[in-house]
Amino acid sequence: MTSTRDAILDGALHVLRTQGLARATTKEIARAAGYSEPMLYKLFGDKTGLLLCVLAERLPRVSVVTGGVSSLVGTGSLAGNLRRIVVEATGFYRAVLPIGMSIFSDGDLLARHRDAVRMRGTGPDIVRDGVRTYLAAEQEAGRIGTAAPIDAVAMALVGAAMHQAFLWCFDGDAVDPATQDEASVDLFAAGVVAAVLPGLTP
Amino acid sequence: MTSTRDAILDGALHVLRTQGLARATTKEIARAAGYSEPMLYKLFGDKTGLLLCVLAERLPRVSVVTGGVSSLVGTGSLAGNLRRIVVEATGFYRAVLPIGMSIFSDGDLLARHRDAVRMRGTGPDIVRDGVRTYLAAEQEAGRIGTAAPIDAVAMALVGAAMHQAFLWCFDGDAVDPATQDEASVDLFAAGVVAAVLPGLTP
DNA sequence: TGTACATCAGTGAACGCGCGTTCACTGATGTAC
DNA sequence: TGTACATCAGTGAACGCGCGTTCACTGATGTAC
Repeated sequence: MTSTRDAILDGALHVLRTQGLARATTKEIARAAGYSEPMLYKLFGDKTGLLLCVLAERLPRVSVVTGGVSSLVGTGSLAGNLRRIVVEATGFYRAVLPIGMSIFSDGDLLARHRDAVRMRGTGPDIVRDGVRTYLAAEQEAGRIGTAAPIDAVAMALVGAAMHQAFLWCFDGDAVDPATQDEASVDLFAAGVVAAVLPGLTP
Repeated sequence: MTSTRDAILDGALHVLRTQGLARATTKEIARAAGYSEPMLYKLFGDKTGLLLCVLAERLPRVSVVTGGVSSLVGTGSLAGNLRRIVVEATGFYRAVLPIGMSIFSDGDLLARHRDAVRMRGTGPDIVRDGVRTYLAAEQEAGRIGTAAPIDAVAMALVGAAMHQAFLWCFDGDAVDPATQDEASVDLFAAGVVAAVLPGLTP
């Protein structure tokens, strides 16, 4: 028993995923949601309001940030944990970039989204911040050298993940993010971690 | 004596930069170029054709790739060269991302751009490939260990540069890429290079 | 040399379409007395 | 209990606007004889 509001948000997300922002018309969204266009305006005011709600409530969250991070500290191997983090970040960006990037085509939408995101106290840098927090905790625990360039390592790991996801998005091929060749992601993550690991040893 | 064609491409680029793809209408582009709308159609067929030409002929190129790379091999310090490469890549992405990302809002435009780019034998991975080529040459020259994870290091450097540029783009503030605080870019590059350098020592 | 025509850069004004948005409405369900 | 009214989820059909595109044209310059 999903609410009308949920059905519309889901429909909008589906259209954004399958057709892109440029083809995400109110008509198309209403059709995908199974409701009439006026319903969108009753619930969200205008089209921008609806899109902002989709961005705020339907974009995936990355678990590196939503909490799973602190439970990793001190357990398993450092390299293994970092690999897992990179794999998750890569999947996250693969899912988020197609929609996230398209809002850069509309200056107003981007500005309002940025304001909304800031009001919530989040933003695109929370991924890097989450990784950095993890690295700092491992440093505290003695598994990372005290002089290690933690900030830059977090940036390198997250940046590599995002860049790889970007390259896959560009290649398109309607690749289902969930089905994305898992072994190749693991291999990629292992390589990136190996690149920064020597700089972390205590 | 710029040609009409050049004036239109320049006008389109200007509108894309200042208004974004969503507001880049034929009317606006013609106005910015100083010609009438029918002129766009005489020279480029349709709007998509014009946009593809802008993407192909007006997007900045990154010197890491266009050649400057081989001249660095064996000269200066490895760390210094890598810092310069990261600085350049960051500036490149800062200039290219706002337009590059917005084409993800239009599936057709993205697909046609991807095809065009492939036909030319290039693509977004040439940045990473350029850096990798440089690293391989330095490895050949003995300044990088034979077991160093060169591919992953290239990915980390380029990824970090792109991610930093992305964060700046998201923050908007109408920051002029050229004026972007130069010292902060240098600091950023130095950090990222320091993160991967230990893994490169012979 | 003049004249008749061809070519070509460039445009004003209109076209139809599809977009975001709104109006005026329906029918079902609750509520007061 | 019945009746009169209020509320509310939801919609069909229309609105005006601005978009991409095209038509029919102008005026300047080249070219043939």
